[in-house]
Amino acid sequence: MDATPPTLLDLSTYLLSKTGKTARERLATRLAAHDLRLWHMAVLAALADFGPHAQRDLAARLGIDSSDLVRVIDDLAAADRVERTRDTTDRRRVQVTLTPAGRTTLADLQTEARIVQADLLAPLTPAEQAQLHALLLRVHLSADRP
Amino acid sequence: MDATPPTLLDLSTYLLSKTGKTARERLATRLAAHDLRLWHMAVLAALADFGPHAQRDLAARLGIDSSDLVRVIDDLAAADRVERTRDTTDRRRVQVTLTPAGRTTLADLQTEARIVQADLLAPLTPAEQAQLHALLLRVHLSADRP
DNA sequence: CCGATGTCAGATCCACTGAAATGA
DNA sequence: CTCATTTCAGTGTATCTGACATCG
Repeated sequence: MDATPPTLLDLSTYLLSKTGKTARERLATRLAAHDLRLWHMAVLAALADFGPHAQRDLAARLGIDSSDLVRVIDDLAAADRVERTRDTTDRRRVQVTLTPAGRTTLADLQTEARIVQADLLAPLTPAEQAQLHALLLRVHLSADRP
Repeated sequence: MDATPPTLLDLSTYLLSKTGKTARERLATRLAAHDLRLWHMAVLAALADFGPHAQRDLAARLGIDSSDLVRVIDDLAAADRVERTRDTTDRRRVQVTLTPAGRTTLADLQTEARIVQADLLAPLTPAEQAQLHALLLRVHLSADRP
């Protein structure tokens, strides 16, 4: 009595949406143990990969509303994971920089993410997992720039 | 300045979550043109695939909260896409049945879903799309029963 | 026990404020 | 140089969704 309707299982759209939601929820649960949410991790990752950003640029990169980003950064700054500094040449801007503690936190979160991933993708062989990743990556890159 | 952090792109968890969200949003937009949302489609599909359900069983099958299902069925019943009838043997139960109009609607929604899917998966060859579908299906089936 | 109503928390979106830069 | 306009961080809020709690 609990099987999913085949009509839906036939749709890749449905499977993507559903497994995506599962992945999201499981990761969010893990991050909650660190008192963080998905956006916190995304911000830390962006700063680690691309260096300090003005808040506006960070919001544009991550596709988050800048008013919401303010609150995410409030949290991270309160825990000394990022640092806010006024831009000296344009005093409207605030540079956001990753702290060493933030870098450590990010590494922990990545470990959590890999645990979730290993668990979720357990039914696939490593080769299949890599295949899935490659396919998803291509879909993502094309969907992000239509 | 708008590239996604590689730290995130390395995580299948992230790609699943992100592309899943994209798929969901695009389909939801399409369904909104019919004044319907994703749960409406899921309910129609379940009724088409498995026949009439009591509301409680339908909620269990779809993994939706029964209080939310009530309102979804309210909408569908108001548009004559499903019909509510009291169970004669257990008068607490309400049987929900698909109407011919509901079946037609479902077919329309499936068409919409395939359009979204063709668009989203356009960067992949048909063989790759089938591969992605098969992999996602296995992940979904295992994730649904942990 | 089952369907139905009400409510609450989280996320996203949108409008706005005040300070600071830009340019006519 | 002045004033209007634009840009930026930050605040407040409306809306929508999903989870829960309770009622009949």
